[in-house]
Amino acid sequence: MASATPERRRGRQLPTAEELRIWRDFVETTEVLTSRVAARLQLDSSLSSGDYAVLLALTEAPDQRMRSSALAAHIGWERSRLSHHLGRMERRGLIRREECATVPRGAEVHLTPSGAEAFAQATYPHLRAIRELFVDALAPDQLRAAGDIAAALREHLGPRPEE
Amino acid sequence: MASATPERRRGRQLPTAEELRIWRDFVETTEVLTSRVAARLQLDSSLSSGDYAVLLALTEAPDQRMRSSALAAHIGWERSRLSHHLGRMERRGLIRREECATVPRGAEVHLTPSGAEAFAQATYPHLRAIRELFVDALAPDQLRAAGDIAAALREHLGPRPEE
DNA sequence: GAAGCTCGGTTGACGTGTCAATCATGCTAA
DNA sequence: TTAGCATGATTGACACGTCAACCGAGCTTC
Repeated sequence: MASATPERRRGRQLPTAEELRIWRDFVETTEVLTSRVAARLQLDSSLSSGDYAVLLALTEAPDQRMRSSALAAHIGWERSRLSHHLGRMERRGLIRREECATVPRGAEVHLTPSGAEAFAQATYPHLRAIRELFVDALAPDQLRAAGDIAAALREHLGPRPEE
Repeated sequence: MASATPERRRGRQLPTAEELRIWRDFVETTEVLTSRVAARLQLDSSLSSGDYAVLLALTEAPDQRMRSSALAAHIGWERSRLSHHLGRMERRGLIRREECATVPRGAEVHLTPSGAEAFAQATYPHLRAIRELFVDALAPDQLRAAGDIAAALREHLGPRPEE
């Protein structure tokens, strides 16, 4: 491994101009992409990406309810972020928080009928948007490459930064 | 064309499970990536990604100043977003807003010495973070693929959604 | 010259995210 | 028993973004 990628990768501290260009392109573009998908979701269903993530998790949960901390872990959010978001969703009647019977200080998040309904309405157009804006943009090998890149990045980034 | 990509792509409305998995992976991972880079920047220099974008543009601008609208266009922000952000940056002494001599109602954004200093301090560690967290994670062909994917997505997304 | 237009920019309201502090509760140990 | 301590979650302060409304020049245009 000392010579596989010669001077390109050895002793260099900073990205080359080309690498930097790719970085900026990549980041900006994915930002546009996600915001475009979010805008479609909002338009089609009045849900944000956050709402959708929460509703998806609850919909798939047994009994359509979940401990708050489990939910946070499941969708990869900080607890405080989830708490704020649940507050907003509760105000809109999408979910309900109840004391957990089993765990002393645990809160249980329930999907309300209107939340389930909203999610059901949102699903199809959302998936279509993902197909139209993401999948359809890429050739099959590019799509595969996107998966590989995500995997490589995640591998490289490792778990949360020392926590 | 009826058979090049047979049932995979014809008459299908929704992404397959595999496509959906790639989408989620891709989005989540890029989110983690950018937030990790932003965290490093914050730690190294007390600047946010937004701050950095503004300071970069001003640093490279002739005379280190720029019309507000030109700046917004240059970094691809909405005017209102920029206005809010400039307010925060001005409070911290990173930039200064002055009336524009030439254009009637135009505001001109100036880089302050302390803003220039902050940017200079931030640049090197920031570039290093990009290299460590992004470039180093990918094999050369993956990096190239990332560039291609960004280009394909941008091409497909087109300019802003009918505006 | 007054009504209305556009242009450049700001403002307010509100949703969203992070961080640090707080809080209630149950456990453990002096 | 009570002084800590861990756990599960909420809260407040503040940065950040978007959207829609607004505002103050300068232009028309009648």
